Amino acid sequence: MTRTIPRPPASMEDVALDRLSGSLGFLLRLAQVQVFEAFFEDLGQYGLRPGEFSVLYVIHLNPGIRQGLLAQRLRIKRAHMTKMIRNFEERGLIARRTPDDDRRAIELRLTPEGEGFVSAHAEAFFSHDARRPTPLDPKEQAQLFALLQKYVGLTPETTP
Amino acid sequence: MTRTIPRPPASMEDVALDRLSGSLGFLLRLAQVQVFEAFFEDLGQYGLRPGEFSVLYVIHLNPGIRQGLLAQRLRIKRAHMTKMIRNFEERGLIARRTPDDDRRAIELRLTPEGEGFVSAHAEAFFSHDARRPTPLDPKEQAQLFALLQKYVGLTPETTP
DNA sequence: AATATTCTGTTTCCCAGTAGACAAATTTGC
DNA sequence: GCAAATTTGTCTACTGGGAAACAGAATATT
Repeated sequence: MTRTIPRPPASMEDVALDRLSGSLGFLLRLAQVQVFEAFFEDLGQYGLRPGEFSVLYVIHLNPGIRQGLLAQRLRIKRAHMTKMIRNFEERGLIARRTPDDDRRAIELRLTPEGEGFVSAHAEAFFSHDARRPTPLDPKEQAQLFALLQKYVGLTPETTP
Repeated sequence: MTRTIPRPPASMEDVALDRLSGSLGFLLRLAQVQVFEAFFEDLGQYGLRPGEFSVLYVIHLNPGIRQGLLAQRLRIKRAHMTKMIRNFEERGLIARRTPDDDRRAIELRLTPEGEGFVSAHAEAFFSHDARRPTPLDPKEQAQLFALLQKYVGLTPETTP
C-alpha cells in the first residue's frame, strides 16, 4: 500500500458524495436551489418572487377562494399564508371578504391592481423555464415534468 | 348564458392551477415538501434531519475537507455553514483544525462520536426512499433520479 | 337547546437560512 | 519586497417560514 491517509479534496469535483447522490431529497434540494438562482438572475430585477406570484396567480384563476384552501393547495402553512395575504392587502393587490354563510371564512379576490400585476408578469414568469438553457434536451425535460407531476399527484386530468 | 360568476372552489381538487403545474420550480417545491414530510414522519423520531446528516456524511467521506468547499458542494451558504459546524463542534461530533500551509482555512473531521452518529443512522437515512411507497413504479423512479442527476450536474462519472 | 368537537384564521414566539460588512491570511502584480 | 486584490471564515442584522396556543364561528352529540 502506498498511501493510507487520503488527501482532503481540493475542488468541488473531488468531493465524494457516494450514496448521497442517490437521495431523492438531496437531488430535489439541489435542483430547487439551481432553479431558484436562475429565476432571480432572470426575473429578480422586476421584484418578482416565485411564491408570491404563484399565490396571486391562483387567486386570479380561482376568484373567491378561501385562504385555507389556497394554503392547502400550494402547501403553504396557514400561519404563513396569513402574513402573505396581509402583505398583499397592504399593497392593494387583493381584497378580502367574509361570506355571509360562513363568517369564519375569508374569500380572496384580486383587485384591479392585482389583476394588473398578474397580467403584467405572467408571460415572463411562465416563459422563464423555456428561455433558460438546461442540461436536458426537450424530450428529457418533458419526461422530468411528467414524472414530477405524477410524483406530486398533479397528473393532468383527462377532461371527463 | 347561464352563469357568468364562477363559484369559488370548495375542495383542493377544484382549485385550478393551469400553467402553474407546468412550472419546474413549482413542481420541485411540491415534491420537496412531500419528501420532507415523509422523511420526518419516518425518521423524525430519531432527531435526524436531512441537511444535518448530509453534512456529517460528506465530512465522513472526505476527511479534512474545508468548510467552504463543503458549503459549495452542498449549496449551503458559508455563513450558515459556520453555524452548523459550530453546533456540531459543541455536540462533539466534529473536530476543526487549521492547517499550517493556509492559516485561513479550517479542515473538518468527524470525531469518533461523529463517526458513530453517521454509522448509526446511515442505513435508516439511505433506505428511507426505498421504504417509502411512491406513485412511481421502480422504472419511473430510476428515470426521475437519472434526470435530476443530469439536471444538477451530478451525472455519475463513468470511471475513466 | 346545551355542550362538546371541529374548522378557520390569527397571534406569538422561535429557528433555519441569507445578505452584507468585516478581519485575517494569502496570492498577484508591479 | 510591497501594495492591491482575492480567499476564507465569521459576525450582525434581517427575512421567510413553522409550531403551538388561541378566539370566534360552525357543526355534531346528547
